[in-house]
Amino acid sequence: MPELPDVETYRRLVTRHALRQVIVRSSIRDAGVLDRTPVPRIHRALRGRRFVGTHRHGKYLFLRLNDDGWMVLHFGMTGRLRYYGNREPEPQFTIMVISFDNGHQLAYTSRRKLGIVDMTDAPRIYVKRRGLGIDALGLDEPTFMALLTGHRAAVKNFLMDQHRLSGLGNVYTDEILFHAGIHPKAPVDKLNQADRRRLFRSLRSVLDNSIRAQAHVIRLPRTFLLPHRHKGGRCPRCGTPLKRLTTAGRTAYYCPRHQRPWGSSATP
DNA sequence: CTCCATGTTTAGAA
DNA sequence: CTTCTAAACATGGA
Repeated sequence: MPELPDVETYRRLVTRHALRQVIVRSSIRDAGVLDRTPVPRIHRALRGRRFVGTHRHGKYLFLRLNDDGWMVLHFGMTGRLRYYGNREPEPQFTIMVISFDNGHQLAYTSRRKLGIVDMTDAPRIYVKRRGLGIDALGLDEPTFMALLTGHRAAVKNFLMDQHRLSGLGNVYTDEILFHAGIHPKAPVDKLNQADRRRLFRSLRSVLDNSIRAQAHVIRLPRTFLLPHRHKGGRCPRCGTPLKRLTTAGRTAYYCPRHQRPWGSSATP
């Protein structure tokens, strides 16, 4: 489930293992993930070069090549990144494989193929062209407060809008609202100052904790909603059966006891 | 067979 | 302009 914490985990994986090795070969099994860069140009950009740096903006990962070009990866709903040795089998649903001169490979896999592989001259240019908002990690409180002002949308929808705040998706917005004790449909302009501060602190702690857990469900703190976020799941704090609702075409899970509708004295 | 799923884009309505 | 919905993308799992 590639949202910001997952993509940040992939970024760290590449930074730790896949930098500075010469790329001897690249292979694209399904060109459907390509956005605007043709297959031959990707191969040409990669072969004989090395990755020398990484950058992440929202759910987009950028890998810098030693000639200043950048490869762009977006993971869609089912995209993943795996780094493995040449004795290990290629992962299932592999879309692209990059082979290094140390015998290891980096595989981009995707079951549903909704992701993107592309090239860009610079992350800034790419982010601007896509109209992405501020990255949700490392965002400061005044900036967040300023973002909230003047909006009436349901808070969950607002948080998921990549053009405003970049990096949060369906799962992590549920997690953040759960910790903040705010109902997913609460309109942004109906949140009081205390709500907003709790929202900001939850956003920060959820992202920090999730990245620390490498976005791995079983490593998340016990107080997290995520492991219980399914039909029949119960609130990890009070055992109340979780409720579901649909907003912006997505399913939200929430605890009806900790996330009361706005206006009716919420008790987080 | 039907319904659902972590994301994004687009068209259209209110 | 803002907000929200539905549909489309492609595919597997329940």
